[in-house]
Amino acid sequence: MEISLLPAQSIDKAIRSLIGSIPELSEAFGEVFDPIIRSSDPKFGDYQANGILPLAKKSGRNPRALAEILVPHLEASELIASSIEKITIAGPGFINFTLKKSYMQAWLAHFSSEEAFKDSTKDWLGQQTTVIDFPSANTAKQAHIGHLRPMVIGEAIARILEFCGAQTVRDNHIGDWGTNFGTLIMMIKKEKLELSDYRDPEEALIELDRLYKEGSNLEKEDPKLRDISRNELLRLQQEDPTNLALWDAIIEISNQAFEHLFKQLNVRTDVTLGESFYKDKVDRIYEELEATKIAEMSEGALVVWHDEVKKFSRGNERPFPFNIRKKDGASNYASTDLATLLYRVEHFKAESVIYLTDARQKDHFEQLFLTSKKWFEAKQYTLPELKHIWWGTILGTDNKPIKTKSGESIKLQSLLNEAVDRALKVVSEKNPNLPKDEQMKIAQAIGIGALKYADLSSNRTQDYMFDWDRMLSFEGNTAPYLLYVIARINSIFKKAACEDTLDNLSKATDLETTLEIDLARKIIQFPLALEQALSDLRPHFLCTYLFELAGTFNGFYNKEKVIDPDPTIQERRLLLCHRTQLILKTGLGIIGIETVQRM
RNA sequence: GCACCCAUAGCUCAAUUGGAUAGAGUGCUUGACUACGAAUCAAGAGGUUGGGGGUUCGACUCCCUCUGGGUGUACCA
Repeated sequence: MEISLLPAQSIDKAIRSLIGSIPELSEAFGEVFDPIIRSSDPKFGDYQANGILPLAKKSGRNPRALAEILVPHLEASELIASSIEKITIAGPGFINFTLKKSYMQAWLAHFSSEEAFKDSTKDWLGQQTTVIDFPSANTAKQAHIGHLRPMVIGEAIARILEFCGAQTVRDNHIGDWGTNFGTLIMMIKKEKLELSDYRDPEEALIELDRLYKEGSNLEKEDPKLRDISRNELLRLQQEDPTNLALWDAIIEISNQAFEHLFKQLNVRTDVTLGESFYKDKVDRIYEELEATKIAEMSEGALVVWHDEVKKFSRGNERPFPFNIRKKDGASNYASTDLATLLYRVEHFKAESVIYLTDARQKDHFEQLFLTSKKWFEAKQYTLPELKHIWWGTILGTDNKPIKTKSGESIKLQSLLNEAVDRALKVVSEKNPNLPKDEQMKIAQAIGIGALKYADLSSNRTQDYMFDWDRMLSFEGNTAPYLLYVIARINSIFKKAACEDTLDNLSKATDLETTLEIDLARKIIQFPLALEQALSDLRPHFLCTYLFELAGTFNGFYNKEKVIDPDPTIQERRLLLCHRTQLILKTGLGIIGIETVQRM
């Protein structure tokens, strides 16, 4: 029996193939019929075909009559005979499919490891080279809560793409060439500081934070200082050795501090190519865009107009061009982004580039993509697929962007510390007998996992409310709820003393009880959830699914005893336990959340 | 002014991209531990999907309009 990762796809293929080969069906359904196979409410079956209804409308025929032509052929066909138990027509013209229990059993037996899933999913994106631009940390500043989403969402999306076969380059496009460096260098010289005096990059970064804040205030009071800062920036850009060394030290400090956060949040980047990397690559952009007449001068700046898009049109009351070179001749965000895209295409051979930022930068990326399209067409470069993945704001329980009580942004490190502290409190309460170091390890996994899961489990394009009590309450759609199921299943394995035989559960008999079948059904839907999460790069589809799987499992667990005197019953239930755990571990792994053996 | 995003149960969120009776969690009411981990499960109440119109066999989803929030509007990134 051939087992398909996506049985829905097999049904789809079978219908198309029958329509192509049987004249009666070709005539009734035509060439371009899409069956629209979806998973269905369990009370109807496992899958449903919705495609009859739109076709009936288009061709002016009775949908049920159309279904009645198709269904007998499907029933007689060998194509899905091994997988489908029952096909029924219902409602206005839906066709419902119910999987055979033996097929579910075979599916469960076949997909027995993460590798087994990957064998199928790795073909979904076929090795496509994808550059993921995240988390684009800013330099010389302590990370705050605003850096949480790019790290968490970025890591999850990178992993989803990788699981589905993409060749990714995770590129941390840091902002390391901005005007703030002038102020910082001015202040460092003014206070005669030695950056190497700070052993700990965290401590040094706090100092840089202070310097910048104080420096900006001083500049406001004393315009002469502002001129000094400007001059320092100019000298930096002219590669003055002293300033370049200071700049290097600052970058090193902030990169180290970020690395420390990445480690705690289990975030990985492959390359860190900031704006400074492109400083000698922007001239080519100006030249090419001017030569192709895509860019033109406006008010002293070099800009690209996109008059075909209303909001960017120069006819507006407030014109909004894409400014790629400032009137003082300096590069900006737009120029480096254009140079970066070209580098990604020429150097990394990117077939797809994904940018992750918050929603406020939507206009920028729309302009960047419009400009790139015109430019690449004119130069006959191959334009990769470009996507801007954006998200909403983190709100406090007062429904406003989250802040500390004094109105400052919350430091990311203190957020992580609080997550672990809160988790540790619960862990030590529930497991007073565990060694302290293990309690700490578990608390880290739970605390960080809860924080990440809270961010990933709601639709990224929405704002979400940050609520400690909710994310760590260990109830509802939270990481601890999912982690608990994994730990609980481990306890069953231990009690059944079956760790050695888990790889070979061949005595398992066909599923019998409703709760067993419900659970198996849910397990088989895993690839659908993954497919959905991939199609829109929205991790919450996967989270919702994992939560439902955990709930279905808990329902089964509370009613059906796994450990049973009859070895065939015990094996088939152990099989369900094992696959549930496998998918929870795999699924959480795909969104970047660490799991624990016990908790 | 122009553009984009959002509004779903008291609260926090879903809804398979237009499908069957809009679902979860939380909170509230009630029940299940001599039990493979109760950090769990089962049951009940709770809705004019912001208002109004339209398209469709079918609309939370698409179109128009109004109300109320948020964001962006060239030389910050």
